[in-house]
Amino acid sequence: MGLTVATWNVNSIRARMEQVLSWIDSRRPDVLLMQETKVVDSLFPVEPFRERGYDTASSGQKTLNGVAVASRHGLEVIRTGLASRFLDDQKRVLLARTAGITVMSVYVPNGGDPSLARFADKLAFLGELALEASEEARRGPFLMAGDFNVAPGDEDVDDPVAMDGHICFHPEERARFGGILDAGLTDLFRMFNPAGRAFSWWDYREGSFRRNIGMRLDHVLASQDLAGAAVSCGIDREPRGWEKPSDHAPVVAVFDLPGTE
DNA sequence: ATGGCCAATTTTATTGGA
Repeated sequence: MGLTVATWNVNSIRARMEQVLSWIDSRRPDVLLMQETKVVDSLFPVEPFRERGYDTASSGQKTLNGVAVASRHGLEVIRTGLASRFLDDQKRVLLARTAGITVMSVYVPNGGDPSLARFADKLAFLGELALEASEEARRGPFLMAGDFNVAPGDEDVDDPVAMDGHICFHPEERARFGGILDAGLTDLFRMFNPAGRAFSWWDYREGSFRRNIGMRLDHVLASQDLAGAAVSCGIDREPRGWEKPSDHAPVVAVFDLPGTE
């Protein structure tokens, strides 16, 4: 028995279909949360998932953003977007019920340079996620996962001194990310890997993956009841080394809960 | 010090990503 839940910023589901299907076929996750699908719902590639036994739900848009969930255990969409409707024209949140738990696929705004107005939106968005976390965690087993565009700790970047104040490692956004944890969620990767440098994203440029210079931006956060049932959480670096990869790697968590494998 | 790659589109440049 075990329920495997993964999150992966695929950087365009249509450009990444071959890699995503290959990964699904070898890992057989029960639930996969995706970000940056970059496609409207009507063009989401439902059929290849269905052939493999997955139901899918998409909240997408053209060119940018877009989140989705695939599950082998039934799927009911609860809501798209934040409860507050903040940044509602950007498709960044999908809340769904599957496999006996509530899951939220999230894609936090990058924010651009911390001097830009978009950065303030990023901070506000992270604040909204903390509210969502406390609300949902009260209701039952809840998992918030996706691309938070925040490297929370010093070991989540290559050089914390050089990166200080840069986008994704600015003190204010790290504090806001801490607010989500304070709301009652646990960073499952760090629960199982409390120390050591680890990344989930590597820039396409500069040979970053080969040199292992990146950031840990993709997170699986679980409510306390769910964290108590977790048996592992890791980053699967392999698909980042494939041909035409996403710049992000999947993060995979396994729970001692009824699943299929 | 800068940019270096990639995807999508309003494509032969631009925007956003992080």
